[in-house]
Amino acid sequence: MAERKVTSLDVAALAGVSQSAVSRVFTPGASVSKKMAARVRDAANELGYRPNVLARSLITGRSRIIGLVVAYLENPFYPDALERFSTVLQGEGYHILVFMTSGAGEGVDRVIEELMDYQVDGIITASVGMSDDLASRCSAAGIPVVLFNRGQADDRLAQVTSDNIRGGRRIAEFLVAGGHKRIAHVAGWQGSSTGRDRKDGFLAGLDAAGVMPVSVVEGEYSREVAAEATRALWAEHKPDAIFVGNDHMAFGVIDVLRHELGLSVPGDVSVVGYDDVPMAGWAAYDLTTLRQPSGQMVARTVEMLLERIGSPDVAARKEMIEGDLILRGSARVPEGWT
Amino acid sequence: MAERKVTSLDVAALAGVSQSAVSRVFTPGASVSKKMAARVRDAANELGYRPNVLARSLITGRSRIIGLVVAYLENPFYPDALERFSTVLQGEGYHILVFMTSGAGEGVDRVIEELMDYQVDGIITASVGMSDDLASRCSAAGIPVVLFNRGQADDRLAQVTSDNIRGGRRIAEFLVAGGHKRIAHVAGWQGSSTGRDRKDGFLAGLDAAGVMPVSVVEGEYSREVAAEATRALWAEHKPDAIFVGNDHMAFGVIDVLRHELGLSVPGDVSVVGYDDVPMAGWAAYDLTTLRQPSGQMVARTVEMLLERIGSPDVAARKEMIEGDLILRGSARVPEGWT
DNA sequence: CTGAAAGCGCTAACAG
DNA sequence: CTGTTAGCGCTTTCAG
Repeated sequence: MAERKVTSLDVAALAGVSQSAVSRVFTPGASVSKKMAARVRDAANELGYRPNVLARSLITGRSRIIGLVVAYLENPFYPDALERFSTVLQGEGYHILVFMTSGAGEGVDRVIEELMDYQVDGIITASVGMSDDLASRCSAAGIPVVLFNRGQADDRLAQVTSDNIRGGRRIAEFLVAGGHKRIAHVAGWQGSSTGRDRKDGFLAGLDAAGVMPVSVVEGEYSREVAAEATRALWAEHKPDAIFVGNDHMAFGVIDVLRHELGLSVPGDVSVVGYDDVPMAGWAAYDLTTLRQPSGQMVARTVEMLLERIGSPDVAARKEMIEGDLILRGSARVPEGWT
Repeated sequence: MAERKVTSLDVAALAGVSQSAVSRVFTPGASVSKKMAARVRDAANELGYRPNVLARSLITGRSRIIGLVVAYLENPFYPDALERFSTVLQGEGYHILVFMTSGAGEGVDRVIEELMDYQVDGIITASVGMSDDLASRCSAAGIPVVLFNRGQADDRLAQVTSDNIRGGRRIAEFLVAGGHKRIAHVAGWQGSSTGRDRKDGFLAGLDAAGVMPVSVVEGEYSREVAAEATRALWAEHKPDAIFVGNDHMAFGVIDVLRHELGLSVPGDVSVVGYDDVPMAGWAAYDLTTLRQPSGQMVARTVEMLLERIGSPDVAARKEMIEGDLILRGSARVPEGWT
């Protein structure tokens, strides 16, 4: 067991060629004769040789490692994205190194240092708490960063989101058209662009229809906080419709409404979420929600990242993916709504 | 932007010391004077220097990377574990490189090669599909492997599981004590030890009580398969209790029972799951289930792995963590059950 | 197209 | 305790 590591030198010896010849055979786009390639490959297979990615990266300057910075995986939107990211990137010859951050201030410094330590080729940030700080600093250090599902004012940062403002507005229109009179919003974390944009779009949509929300509260993207907010909301305002800043919170809101307050959803109150995580389609919730097409978002994120890794000085882009409102059973559907 | 990479040599120059002195300052457990350390640290901070982990690993032979092989993250038990693994390992100075595998045969070879390529120090496999094959081969190649939530006959492989046989038996006792007469089982994937053990324990428990199950079907750890199985199960056998091989499937089973078949859970049929994922505590399901203490399981897995990385020839161990039956509202509770 | 030689950035003996 | 000297395994000029 624990056999000594087999190096390109061993292969070279067995094949009776130079070590650099072996290297060439395993370097895409190097010039080697067919005969040489075959001979080396045979020897390599016989010894079970594989190039050492780490040694390679020392000289090429590329590690083929992408750092994924993520704060929490409780919201199923993120594991889903992680799975997609990993699969897509593996297809491109990259792998994901995971960096968990509590999202707190001090953690950011540590994460940045660790990202640098591993010489990651690029970074994807995919969580709420990750402040713009991290992104800007890594970017400044010359490592391409793409913000996934998170925006920011700084134009030098690449980002992929859905059109949260438009999404929020659309939900407002939907709820108003449904004849709801006492509309409330349990907002996502206001420290994040998604939380703010969805709220702003929603309020703008209500405003355009001449409707005032009965209440707007913070859910902070936390199930517990949203649940607590819902209790207070009901006690004070008895809303007949609630737009919740993401599905993850919406499940908590519905649970409180139905099981603590004994209300009917959508009979007594309509609930609309945001994301369309798989669970939203489950019969227990059957949640009407605005879909964020995670497959497309992931694909674009990876494209942008690889593009920037390839040519570091390409301009950063902000990309928005459109998502549809998915009609299910948690909210009354307006007559003739399309 | 994209400032030239700062190396230990730069730091040495600025501090007016040798390059190896710089190295020592950043090597835990090397002998340096306080003065030297301070001087070097200052210079390093000024330049923003951090040691290149990849270069280091080339010589130390340790990458401080742990490969996590995982097939799917749909079952929330796994994102939860991933988050814990990442956090715990970061605390130990390691990071997780993710390897997604479709679980299919051919994928295994590719994953193994990639694991080797990155010189991972150790491997954790945390999913259903991962065959023993992968584990044995990596183990044979001298890379420590620990199977998480998965067992295997081969004694040379380290593994951490809950006591699935005992868990299955306990659920049988619980259901029998509850007075259920028509007991069924929607089993986990029978290609996995957990799926088999839970089933075997369950059947043994029923048998000990002189009870025959009305039906035992495969759910393959898939929500859809379990849902379909439930429809057939009800049509044919009208069970009054179902033990489902994990929570993830149990949610699907409950949804079918309640929303398609119009049945009451637990009024018409009691449902018990396995895992106690966070969602099991949500009011919509309120699932009685056997808890797998993921925190403890993760902690033990990491301990075992690091121990084996430290001393490769320490004997592999199989570890079982005990979990409790968590009583909630999805199954009738026997009189005086403790 | 192939081999020889020079490092990538770092750690680990080895002298002093 | 510190500096000097070899490499870790690989890619990449540079000659041939």
